[in-house]
Amino acid sequence: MPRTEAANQRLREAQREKILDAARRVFARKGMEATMGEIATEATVSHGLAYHYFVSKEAILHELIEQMMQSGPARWQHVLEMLSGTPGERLALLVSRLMEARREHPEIYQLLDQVQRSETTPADLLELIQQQSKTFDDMMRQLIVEGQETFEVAAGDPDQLVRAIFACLEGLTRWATYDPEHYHDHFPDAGIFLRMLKP
Amino acid sequence: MPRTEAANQRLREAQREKILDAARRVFARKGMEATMGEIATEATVSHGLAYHYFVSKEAILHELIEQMMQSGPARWQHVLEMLSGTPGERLALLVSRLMEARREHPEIYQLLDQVQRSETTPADLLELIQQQSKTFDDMMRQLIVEGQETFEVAAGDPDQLVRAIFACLEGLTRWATYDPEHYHDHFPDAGIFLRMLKP
Amino acid sequence: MPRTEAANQRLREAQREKILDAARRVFARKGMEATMGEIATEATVSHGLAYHYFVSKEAILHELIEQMMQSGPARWQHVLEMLSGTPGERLALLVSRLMEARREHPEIYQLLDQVQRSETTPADLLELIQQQSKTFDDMMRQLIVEGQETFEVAAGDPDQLVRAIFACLEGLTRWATYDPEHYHDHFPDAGIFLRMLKP
Amino acid sequence: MPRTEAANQRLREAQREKILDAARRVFARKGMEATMGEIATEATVSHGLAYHYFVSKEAILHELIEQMMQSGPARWQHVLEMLSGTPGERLALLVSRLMEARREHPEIYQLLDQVQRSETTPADLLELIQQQSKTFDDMMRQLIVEGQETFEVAAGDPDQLVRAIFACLEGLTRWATYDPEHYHDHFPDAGIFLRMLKP
DNA sequence: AATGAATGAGTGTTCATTCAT
DNA sequence: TATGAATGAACACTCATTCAT
Repeated sequence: MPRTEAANQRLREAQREKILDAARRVFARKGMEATMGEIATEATVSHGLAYHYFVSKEAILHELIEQMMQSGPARWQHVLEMLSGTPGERLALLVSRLMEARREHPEIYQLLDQVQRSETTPADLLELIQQQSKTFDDMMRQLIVEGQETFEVAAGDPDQLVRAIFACLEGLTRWATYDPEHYHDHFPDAGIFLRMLKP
Repeated sequence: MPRTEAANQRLREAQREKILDAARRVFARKGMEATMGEIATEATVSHGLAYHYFVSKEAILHELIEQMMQSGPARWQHVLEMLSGTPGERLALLVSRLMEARREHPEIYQLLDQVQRSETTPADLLELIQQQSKTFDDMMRQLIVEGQETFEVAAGDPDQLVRAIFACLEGLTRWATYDPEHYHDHFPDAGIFLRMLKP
Repeated sequence: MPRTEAANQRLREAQREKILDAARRVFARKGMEATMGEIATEATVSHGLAYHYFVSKEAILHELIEQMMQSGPARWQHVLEMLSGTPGERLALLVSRLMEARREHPEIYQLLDQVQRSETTPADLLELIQQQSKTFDDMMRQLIVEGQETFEVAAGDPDQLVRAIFACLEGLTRWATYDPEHYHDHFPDAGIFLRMLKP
Repeated sequence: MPRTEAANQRLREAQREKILDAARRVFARKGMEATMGEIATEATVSHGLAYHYFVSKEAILHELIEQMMQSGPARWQHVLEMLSGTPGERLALLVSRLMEARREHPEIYQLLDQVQRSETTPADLLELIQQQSKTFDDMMRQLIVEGQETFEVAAGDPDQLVRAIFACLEGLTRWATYDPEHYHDHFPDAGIFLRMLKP
């Protein structure tokens, strides 16, 4: 019965995805306080089935983070490489894109936030995330340094500027968590944040 | 004869404070996931004693929040009223002070963050916090509007500016949570944030 | 595929009943002092399972009381209506039946006793029981009054007679509690109690 | 300081008695559910002091029971011996006195009830109580047998009659527990109970 | 693949009891 | 003698996880 086998395969993947989607939402909302019961309910499956697909709650989280890490940075690296123009222009574009991503997919960043915050997050996950953060930090610092050389970016410690930009971005994510209704539609303009970099 | 009343009084207050201090740290770190056991251990008392001083875990949190609310806004209102100078100057000073507070007392803001985030936070606490948030929002919006009239502040939707400023501030708090070592000493200058408001 | 729905249904009902039976015995013996652990042990299930079937200890008690209330008064009302004969005859029969019930199912009355006695009994349960008590009281008073009119029952305050009869019945229940071995087999004849009503 | 010593002695006894009185009331009401805190509060002393006078909660209960056992049966034996008249007359008087005692001092009987009911009552106390019960049983049975010989008492198994009488008495006590307001003033006449014994 | 019955470790809370003063 | 601070065992309840079907 090869056909059945194929159908089975498809089913498996669909269910897996359904559970992961539910978990993404629930973890984003509640962090590690999320229960398997809630995840299963949100995915409209039995909690037993969730254990059929994942060995533990932590395994689900692990999977989610890894997915993000894969879809995330590779793509961003790509974005960055494609950008043309002066350093200042590229920096402005990068910041805009980062903000856009936070506006359109707040759950991703909320989830990362929850994971970084939780004391029970396994060390390997944390490391994974921090390594990626570092990549972004470096990308942006590089652009800032270049921008300072072209006098498109304000002088000063580039680290401080990086930190300021990311603080703003993460502040947005926090806002998404406790005012989800207005988040998307009252999002601040990138221009405001970019003024921080203006000379 | 029992311990003298005065000695008892002192002891009580010391223990109470010890427990509250421990709770402040633990809640700031773990939010509602914090257990009474952890709080008691951090305070080096038995968990039974914690219940001698507070009727419940929630009561401890309540007390902490109320302390913060008292030390916070009243004082801030005061600061604001004392500020002299043009609206732009006063705004700059306010932002500096807000950042300073976040640098010097990150636990306070981390705790507030945790509380706002948790789904198990009792509604009355949430309301208390939100009401105070609103006060700050209003204070700042007012200054921004005035600043725009004197052309000291960039034109544009004041709400967006307020939101941007607070996003930055809260981003700082998030940073405190997962990089506490560098937080205090690599804090960004207020000047950077203030550029967001520059015309 | 999971266990068939029908099998599951049967299992659920069996377990539920097992837990309720255990609870009935344990509550009858110890009242609200009964622990979930004891109930679970007596039912030979884990305490976790007891919570799978009932949301709380109180819920178990609630269910038990409601079962009793259903099996009880409706049936008694029925008995009463079916009785034929003079008021005195019907009264005699009623008392006999009430005594019989106490002899054959002492746990029921012990449980009710415990529940009424405990200060931690929830108010709604208490009310349920008291309302039913009142029904019985009224039934019996009515018969007594009628019996007095036919001179089959001793003159005097009907309330006192009712109270005397119920005191006897409840005294029997108390006896069941601390001398369970001899309770059933050395039960007093209804005739003795009925002499209290004789003119 | 002999005077001080004497004063101390008096104080000690007063305190002891105060605690015992409080405990009597609280135990009567709540049985073993009563807490040391409640007892101490009712006695208006610290719970620490209660432990100064009694080694444990159980010790208080022990003391209470022993007091009752001393004051009780000896006195009753006396009453019985003083009674004159025919066996029937003496029996009637005894029952009246027993009822009177229950009317005037319900707490005593409630306490005994609670103690007999609790599974945590130490065996020696239970034995003490049961032994005394037996004494009463025997007293009454003896009178009943004599009364049957003089045809003042209904024929039939004397044991059943004894049990019936005591059931009534204990039913009264139960009533005291959950309807304390009306207990004293709506107490049934001894005559009603005595009819059970009438030939 | 799927369900949900079953278990047990962990958490908030109460309360008997001890102990320093 | 008297107080009340302090401890820890016990209990109600939750939830991650396992397992029979």
